Amino acid sequence: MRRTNEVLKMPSPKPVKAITASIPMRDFSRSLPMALLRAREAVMRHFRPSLRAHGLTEQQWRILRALSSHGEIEVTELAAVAYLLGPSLSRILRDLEARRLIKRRLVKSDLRRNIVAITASGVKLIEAVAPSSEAIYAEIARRFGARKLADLQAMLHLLEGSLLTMPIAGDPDDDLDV
Amino acid sequence: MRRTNEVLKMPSPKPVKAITASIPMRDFSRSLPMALLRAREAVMRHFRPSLRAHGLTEQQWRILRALSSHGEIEVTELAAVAYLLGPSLSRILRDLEARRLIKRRLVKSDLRRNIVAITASGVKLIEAVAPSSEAIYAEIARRFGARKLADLQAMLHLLEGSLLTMPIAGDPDDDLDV
DNA sequence: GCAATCCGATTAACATGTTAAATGGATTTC
DNA sequence: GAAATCCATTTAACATGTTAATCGGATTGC
Repeated sequence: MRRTNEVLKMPSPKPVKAITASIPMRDFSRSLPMALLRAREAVMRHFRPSLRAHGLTEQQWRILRALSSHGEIEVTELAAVAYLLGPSLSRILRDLEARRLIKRRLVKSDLRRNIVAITASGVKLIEAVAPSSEAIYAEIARRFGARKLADLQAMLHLLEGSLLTMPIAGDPDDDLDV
Repeated sequence: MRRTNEVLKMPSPKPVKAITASIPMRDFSRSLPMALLRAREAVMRHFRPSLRAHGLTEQQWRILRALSSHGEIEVTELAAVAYLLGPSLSRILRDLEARRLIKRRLVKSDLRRNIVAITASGVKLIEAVAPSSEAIYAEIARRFGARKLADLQAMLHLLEGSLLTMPIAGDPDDDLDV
């Protein structure tokens, strides 16, 4: 029933190949990425309808939120804060600018750089969405438990930190035999 | 510093509007969806290179894994197991079938239904990817701690369960005043 | 100073997420 | 038993994820 732990307790990674040949892989429906995906979706499906009602996607919302709390910010930094890849951000910024929710300007000292800011309309939109968004968040916290929620977030950050220094197998900047 | 908890401790959702007008929204970089997204990405970036080296995306891998552990399975059930939406699944199955990694057949008693199964080539591909995948998973468990990993997964499942019965604001099947 | 290189941002190309609509086959209903 | 409805799957349309390539503008090296 808890075959997962048997594998996880393995201290040495050497015999993995032999093991996977005899024992089926741990049921992927219990894999960590799947658990994270399912949990995130369980949360997000409560937020999406409200955002959608205001004509926003989740990513567009993230960008507006980031801009409203950071003021003017460069595109690269915005990508880090809103946790979006460059290409996605480029497309979304083009769209948000056309909708006059953000504005951009060049950096005179380095013409490659862009500085983005939210407009008054953008702020108004945020203020329109925020109440229902906060209410949903509060209800989620109430159901799951505020303490457990804090614990969960702490563990998630810890996990992120643990993997930050883990080398990525097969990457060119690693010197291994893959 | 921990303004988040101040908001979360709110028992009644009524004064939210007034609050959000005076206090800025909790920093979204600490929001639960963001924490889940970041944690998941921290994990997945270790798996993607290996999958990619074998010509698979994460979703294609999920489907093959599901098929290898479930044998023959209907498309709808496969969508639930692999946690994919119908349209995504349709496209991916078309692709995997063209690559002869899966095969499909109609259900004679109900021609709307499809039954999908993995092919020998599909199984071979899984066996080729599994070792490095398991090794990565083991290393992640080692770094984060097997116990904490189990605890985290338990909390994630609990969160999912907590939100399962929470009504979705603004949905037609709810009888509320939105 | 200019060729090579680096770097920020965008574009390209393809895969998936997301919602709505369509298609075609079963079920129900009267 | 034909019309209406339901249902499984696919298609459509648009937004984002992901990697590679491009494009201009800065830096470096010589």
